[in-house]
Amino acid sequence: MSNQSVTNESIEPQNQVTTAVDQVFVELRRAIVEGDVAQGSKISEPELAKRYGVSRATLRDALNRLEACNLVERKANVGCRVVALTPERLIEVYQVRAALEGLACRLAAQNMTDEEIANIKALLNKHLNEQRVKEGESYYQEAGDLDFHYRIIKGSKNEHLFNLLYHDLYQLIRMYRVQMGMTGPRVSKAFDEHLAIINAIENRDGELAEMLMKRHISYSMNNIENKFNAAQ
Amino acid sequence: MSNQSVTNESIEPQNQVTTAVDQVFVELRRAIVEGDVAQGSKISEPELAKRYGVSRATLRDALNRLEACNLVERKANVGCRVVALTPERLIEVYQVRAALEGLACRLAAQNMTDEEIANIKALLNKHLNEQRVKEGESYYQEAGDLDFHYRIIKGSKNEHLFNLLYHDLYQLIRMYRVQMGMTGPRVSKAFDEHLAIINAIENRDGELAEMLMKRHISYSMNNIENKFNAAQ
DNA sequence: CTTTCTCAAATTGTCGACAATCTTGGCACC
DNA sequence: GGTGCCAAGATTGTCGACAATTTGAGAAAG
Repeated sequence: MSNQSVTNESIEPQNQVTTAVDQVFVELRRAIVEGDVAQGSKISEPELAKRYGVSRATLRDALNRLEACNLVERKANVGCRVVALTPERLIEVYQVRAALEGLACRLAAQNMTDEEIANIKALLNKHLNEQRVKEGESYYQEAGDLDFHYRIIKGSKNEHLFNLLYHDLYQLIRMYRVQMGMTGPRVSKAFDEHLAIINAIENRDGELAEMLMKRHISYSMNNIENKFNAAQ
Repeated sequence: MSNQSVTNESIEPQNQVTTAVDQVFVELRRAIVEGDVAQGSKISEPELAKRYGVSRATLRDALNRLEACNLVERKANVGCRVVALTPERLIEVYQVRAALEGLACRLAAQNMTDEEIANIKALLNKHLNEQRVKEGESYYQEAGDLDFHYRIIKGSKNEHLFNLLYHDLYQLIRMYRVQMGMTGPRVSKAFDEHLAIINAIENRDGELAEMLMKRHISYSMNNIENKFNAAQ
């Protein structure tokens, strides 16, 4: 499994979904991220409990976890709403993301093994070829991008950083990308940026890798922000 | 309340504790952070539920929140343990903290009002005088330090960053500081560092402020790390 | 004596019902 | 006609009991 691409599902392989709360949590999270339930809409506990065929206490538990992921907001004795995707919040989230993934890059430059680095380079080449063949097919770009960032973060060897990025930030970022229709643009440019980053890591130049990653994420944010403004 | 010191309790004034889950959560969090329940120890749901005079479902809800704060770890069908404070985890947490508070400083330099900055400077002078009078009385240093960092983070005007630091990181950091006996050393040095940071912010020099804050936090980590090694 | 299997006790996960709180529509009063 | 209060409905918070899973002690086999 070392040099093979991972899909969104296989990105969390260690947490095998066993309990009912887990299943509802994963299912609801997907529904929110992909827009099956509208952003800003109120969540009715009895209704959703019935839809997922589960007790209300179980559903409430799942909602608590979604709140920890910043995907829903909750007020005592009032209820639960899906978060609203505002441009202001987009900027806030991406500022945090840039700082954390910049750190991840710097740590990766000093902690990744040569083998791990080689695997990422092979992965990039593989994705580049696939992308040339399936021009316009955006899924691979989306999955490939996630995969690249995933490996850098893992390569930092900082468990706490990993959890923070994946549990508290990444689903929210995916939500912005999916619902803004971030499918397949900026592909070749992003590939070049990825390449420059992994090269810096290969040269063990943590400072440069951090800077390149921050810039890469900044570009990505501008891209989404433009879509926002275009759609008003 | 603008130029007045805040205690640990008043740091979260907006979330007035109303529901039973909130009360148990706050109480249990305090007990864990201050070491009333030993790190690494297993948590028995029925026992704690009885002790706090609350249902098991309610207590489980509180445990979920503690898990989101990284204060307990949970495995399905197995149970819940208080986190173990290892030196490795200390380093991980402080690397993340430095990146996030560095960002907070940079943002604060561009977003804080002149009045907010003046209030922090007044606060530092006030704490310095108090510290001179009550030499050795460590609580004020602890509270003053928390207060300073709190205001910088608030001053970043980034809500997401604030939540991340305060909900997912700060209680864990307090846990390290309290249980390692971080009481009152490094006081005058920390004051000088705080002063340098707020001066950089006053000059709207975000880059310098970020660097100083990262260094300040790095020193703070080394201090705790030394205690660790001394205690083995 | 060590290892493995079994089974019972304890612990966790899930559920349906009850109590407390908030919302909303309508009525009285100004 | 507008404003404020009240009651009924709906929604959330909390509880105790039942089901599923894990664990650990003890017996039996090697």
